[in-house]
Amino acid sequence: MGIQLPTIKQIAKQLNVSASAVSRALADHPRIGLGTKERVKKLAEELGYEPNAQAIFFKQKKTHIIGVVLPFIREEFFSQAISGIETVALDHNYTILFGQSYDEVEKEKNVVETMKKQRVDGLIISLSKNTNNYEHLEAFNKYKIPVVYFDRVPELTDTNKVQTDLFKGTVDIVNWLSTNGCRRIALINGPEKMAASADRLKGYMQGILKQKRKIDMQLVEATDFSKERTYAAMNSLLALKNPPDAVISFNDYVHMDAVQYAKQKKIKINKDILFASYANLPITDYTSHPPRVSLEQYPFMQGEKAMQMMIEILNQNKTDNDSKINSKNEIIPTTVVTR
Amino acid sequence: MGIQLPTIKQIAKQLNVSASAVSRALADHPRIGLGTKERVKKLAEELGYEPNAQAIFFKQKKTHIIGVVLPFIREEFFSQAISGIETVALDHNYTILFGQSYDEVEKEKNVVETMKKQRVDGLIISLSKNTNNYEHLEAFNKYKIPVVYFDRVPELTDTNKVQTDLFKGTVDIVNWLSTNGCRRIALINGPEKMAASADRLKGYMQGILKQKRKIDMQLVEATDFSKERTYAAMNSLLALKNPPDAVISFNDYVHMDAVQYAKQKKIKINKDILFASYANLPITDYTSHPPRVSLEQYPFMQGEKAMQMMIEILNQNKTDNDSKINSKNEIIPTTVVTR
DNA sequence: TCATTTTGTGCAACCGGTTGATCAATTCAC
DNA sequence: GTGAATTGATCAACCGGTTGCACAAAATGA
Repeated sequence: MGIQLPTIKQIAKQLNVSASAVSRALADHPRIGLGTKERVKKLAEELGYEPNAQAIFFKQKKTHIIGVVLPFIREEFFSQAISGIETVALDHNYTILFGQSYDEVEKEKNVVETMKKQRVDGLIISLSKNTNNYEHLEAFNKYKIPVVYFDRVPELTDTNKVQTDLFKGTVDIVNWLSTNGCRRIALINGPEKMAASADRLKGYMQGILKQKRKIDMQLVEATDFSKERTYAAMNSLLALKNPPDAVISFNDYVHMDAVQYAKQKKIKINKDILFASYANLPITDYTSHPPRVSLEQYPFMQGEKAMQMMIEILNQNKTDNDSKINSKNEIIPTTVVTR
Repeated sequence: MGIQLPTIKQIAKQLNVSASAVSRALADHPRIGLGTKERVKKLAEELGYEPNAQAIFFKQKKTHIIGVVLPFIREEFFSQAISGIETVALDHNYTILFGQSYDEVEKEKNVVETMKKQRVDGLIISLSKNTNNYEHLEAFNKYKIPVVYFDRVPELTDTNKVQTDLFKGTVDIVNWLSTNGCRRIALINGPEKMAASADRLKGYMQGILKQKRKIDMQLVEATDFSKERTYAAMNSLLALKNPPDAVISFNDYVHMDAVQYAKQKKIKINKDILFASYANLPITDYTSHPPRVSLEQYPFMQGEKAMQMMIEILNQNKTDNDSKINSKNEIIPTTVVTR
């Protein structure tokens, strides 16, 4: 009761050998006698000895811990992503230190700071919607702690990123909607500052132009992801003299609110107006009005790729000694899914 | 580029003082001269010095890391819970090491093992649906690493638990359904092994008896949470000579599948059959058929309470030296929510 | 003026493992 | 039988802080 976890020294004392002999015996060092090895291993087994990861990593100046920072774990997109990260991490003996930014820059800074204090070996982060200053993250570069961004990536070129091809994906959505008869396609975009919003907008405009149609900025609204702002956006769109016959929402959560508002206004969902969205989350299967078109963004895969990229960088840093700045960029193709 | 994070020794060398002087200066030790303190603090600021948490905790034999193991982070119940845990943890300078069991005992064992190797200060866990042997967790007792269970708790008495009053909650649901005219109330329960299932069943039976009605075990089905098993359960219920006029599902996810199946069978949801469920997850607001009655289980609060309990235990262990086994049990009242 | 206290700082051990250097004992080669 | 190689194990330093103890210098008291 209340014993401390067994240490190498305890084993050493009990067997009257040195701590280093025990350490080497457990590592099957060739210069340790067979008898000693056996006795050490037997006792280690009996005591349930497990190496103190903290001590090893402390000495090696490695923690084998990767910090993961997300805006909201409750969004299925991010819970899928962290599952992908976790899966790959476990395969490589890394563990996940978890933190949320709740889409607030201040909280993001705090949690990132805490992780730096904990000396994580690397950081995987999806930015808060308001993050447009990256100082708190560039501090990591200085100390050669790799940072991998995924999905919500910064507008920097010399960083590691995993993202989906939102530009092409949005063009595809617009194409599909056009092919299916839509002539007034609206977009409820995210906050302007976000790169993800810019990509969507570019794709949207490109898609419209491809259809040899004019861009009408009245059809482009923005939301801060709050239900109120999304409602307001829908309200503006429905109030137009020439209202849209299709609405593309920033993601499935915005979509749900948009639909909820439209429903209140007696709009027939996916009849009067076709609804499109991003992410294609499994939960939408259970919702009253899943989007007619959704852009699958493979969040689990994004998580996997981000962690794989992290492992590569860490291994590379171990061998190479050159402090060349990493800038890997993995772009995952998207898929248009219809219902 | 590629500098290591500043250490106390670097500061000491640059100022020609000893490391201990620097350490004490930063801690405002009274025996350090004012001039020295100033110079040390100034340089520390300039270099952006941050104490190496790993080193401190290593020396103190504390990591200030709490392991959190959940079945599925993608379930909103658990993502809310971990947010509650995180909130309290941050307030007390603890960080969260994250792991999922995916409802598999083997994965649970692995992740728990990894956390032991990482020397977490404590473990907060919601058990996998199949965990009925607690050896891998009792190992923590031996080393006085506190374990707090929440929601899915084990059938042990001498452990720390945070749970909701499922027994009373279920009685309340049955009462509400009876008051609203239901005479044939069915229950789609979870796996038998789970304590949470047993509590629901007891509450269900108590509720029925209270109504001076007989218990019909044909109305009690079980699911392993897979869509297939839930479909099968609904199928059995609907095939009864005397089918139910109310169905209580184990949780909102089971509910969604149950409703989906009933819909296929042309049942009018919440008309022909009233549907009740547990958890009252926000996402149900967007689903086609939210449960008519839901038992709010306050997952965020459960997370908070679990972490608070953890902090208390850790503080208590610090002062008290007696190795008395903790067994705190916090039962959170539930609320019946109707739509 | 000398003994005593106070003040400011350094030394060294420690946490739990790892690892290069070292060393004694044994085996081997010739 | 002597020198060299091999074997088996120990020693000591290290990672980055913290902390009890020692110690010198300065301040205080009688």
